[in-house]
Amino acid sequence: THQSFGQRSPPASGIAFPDWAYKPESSPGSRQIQLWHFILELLQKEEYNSVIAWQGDYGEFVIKDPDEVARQWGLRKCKPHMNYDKLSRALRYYYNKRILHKTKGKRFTYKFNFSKVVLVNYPLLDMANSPFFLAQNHFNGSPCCALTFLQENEW
DNA sequence: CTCGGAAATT
DNA sequence: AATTTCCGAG
Repeated sequence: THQSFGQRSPPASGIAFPDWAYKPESSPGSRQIQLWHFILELLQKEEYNSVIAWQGDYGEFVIKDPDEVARQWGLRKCKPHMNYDKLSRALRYYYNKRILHKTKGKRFTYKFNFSKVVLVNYPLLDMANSPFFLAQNHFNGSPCCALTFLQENEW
């Protein structure tokens, strides 16, 4: 199966997302970047290591500076009043979608369900043991990879 | 802080 | 549909 990759990839991240990873034009959901796209994007950037970073188990990350992550998210979505309270509510909506879950007992710590993630270039790859290699090694600079979470009616 | 309902927004 | 906003409960 071939995927078409839009030219509206996230800025400077080197990550390309397939067209369908974005929502259609105006109505449902808007085509703006999804929060989890954004989180992965920040996790990619060395310069944000003191703000958000992979830590602990595979797929687990810690938001070291909640206010800054919220500020950046607000900047991206043009929501100047964004804060961690609201951003975290959005993250909690991912629990039922199986995109994320909370690492209980660890403050500001969440974990991606990489079993649900798909690396578009390597659709058959078992993500169980490769989320990191994907996130930390293959993305650096080269716009060769795309990933998304398996949704109900996709694939 | 974390969770999840409810209503509003885009 | 995916948040954003607001908020009471644990």
